[in-house]
Amino acid sequence: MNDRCENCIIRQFNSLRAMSKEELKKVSDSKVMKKIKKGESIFDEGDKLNGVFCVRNGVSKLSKLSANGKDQIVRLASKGEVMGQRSVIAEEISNLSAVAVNDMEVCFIPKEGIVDTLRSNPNFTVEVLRHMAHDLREADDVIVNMSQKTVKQRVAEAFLYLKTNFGEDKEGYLVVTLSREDIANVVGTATESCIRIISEFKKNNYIKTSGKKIAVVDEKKLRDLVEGF
Amino acid sequence: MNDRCENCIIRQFNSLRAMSKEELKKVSDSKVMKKIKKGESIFDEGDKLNGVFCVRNGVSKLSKLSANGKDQIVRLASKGEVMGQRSVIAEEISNLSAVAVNDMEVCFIPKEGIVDTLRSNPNFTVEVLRHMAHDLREADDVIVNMSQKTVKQRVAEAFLYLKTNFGEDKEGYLVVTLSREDIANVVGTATESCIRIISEFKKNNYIKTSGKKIAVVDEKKLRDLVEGF
DNA sequence: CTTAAAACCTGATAAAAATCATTGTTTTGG
DNA sequence: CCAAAACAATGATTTTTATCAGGTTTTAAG
Repeated sequence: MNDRCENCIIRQFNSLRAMSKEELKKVSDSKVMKKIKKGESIFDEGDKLNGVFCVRNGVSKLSKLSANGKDQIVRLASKGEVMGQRSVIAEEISNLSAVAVNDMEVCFIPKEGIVDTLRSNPNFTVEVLRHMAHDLREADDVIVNMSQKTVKQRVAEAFLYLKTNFGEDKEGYLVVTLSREDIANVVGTATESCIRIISEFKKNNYIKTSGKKIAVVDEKKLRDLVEGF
Repeated sequence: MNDRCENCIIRQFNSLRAMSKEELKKVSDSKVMKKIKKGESIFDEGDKLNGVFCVRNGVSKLSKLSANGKDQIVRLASKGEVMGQRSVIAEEISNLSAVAVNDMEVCFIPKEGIVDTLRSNPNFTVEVLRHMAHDLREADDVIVNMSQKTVKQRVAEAFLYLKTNFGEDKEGYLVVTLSREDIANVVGTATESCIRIISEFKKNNYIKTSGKKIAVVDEKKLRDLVEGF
């Protein structure tokens, strides 16, 4: 089962042509596969990371603990995404912790393979740089959303985000099933407030639920809400 | 007056040794100096940037307009800082607009000089990448602050930020003088709420004011407040 | 299957923040 | 220097959000 896990790196760093065959092989050979159970942590805030983790299966939440004891989920990572690259590149301890939302398979890629390629292959580095510039732009957008949008708008946005980025099953339910608490932690609000808004959305037929599963029913209405009517 | 403006690039990209003499000369030769009056814009959201701007004098606010018509200030750039590098590197239109907070001098550096060096000099690129990884980490922190801290805590933090990053004059007043509205837009709150908190801080002797100027009087109290008592 | 724990939901209330309205105070340009 | 404009301040009110307290449902382990 030692199949194409280097794909994660390639996709994440958006540079299929930028890594040479030998570099790819080296990365591929040095990787280690790990199984992580739902709720288990992959790494914690403050850890020194000796490599990056690439998601093969399942979803992980990347979060940061705030002073008041609440977790803020900064990003969700699913198949093909890489976690920990910022810490490795900046040579800083991790500012985030990664916890499995459901059962996962990840592969660990020691930093040497990556750092060497960064040092020797400018094309690869430029691609990584470009990817990171893009991430930084998205972070700006999140900052604006957090400070200028209401909780209701942010919850609506979260559902749209989950739909576009992780998709829905045959019945239209979101593939990624988060607890109400996790949704609240993505949005940056109290769990009760989040639940109340979900109830309201259900009443308005913007969404429907089945157990923990949530389906977007009226995407347009949600989108209008986000834009502010 | 064609003095060491390449310093901006060097400092920002944190790579004095990473650019060769010839590369530095090329960048230095191609730059153009501009004077910007207080309130004037340097570039706008949606602009295609053909280079980066490096601040020689004065301060610029980098902000993004939200759907409700309010500006969110994402970053302040002062002497030695570079603006627009993300857009240039990611080859995306600008997601931010840059407006002068006071009279400024900036120099414009066409993107060719930078892009060429990125392509040919891996050390330079790695340094830029490292800088950007660091910025991204800071963006994560801002996201957590925005969603988990109260407006009061964020205002306190803003003053501490202005003090540490831009310094104070002989009388202890912050060097960067922002309007109340600008402070509100940094913090992501309504101007009136911001003014109320400033009044409260004054009453408590955490800060003092003289016209628009603000001085931090009790740094410890402000810091305690940010940490949540 | 049963039962405890965890997750979900709702109401009541309090706290935080936004909005609207008005007035006083600087700045600034003619 | 003066008037207009921009900015700062404060009160009153409403809206939004958090918190507390109590339920119900779901999940998972034995």
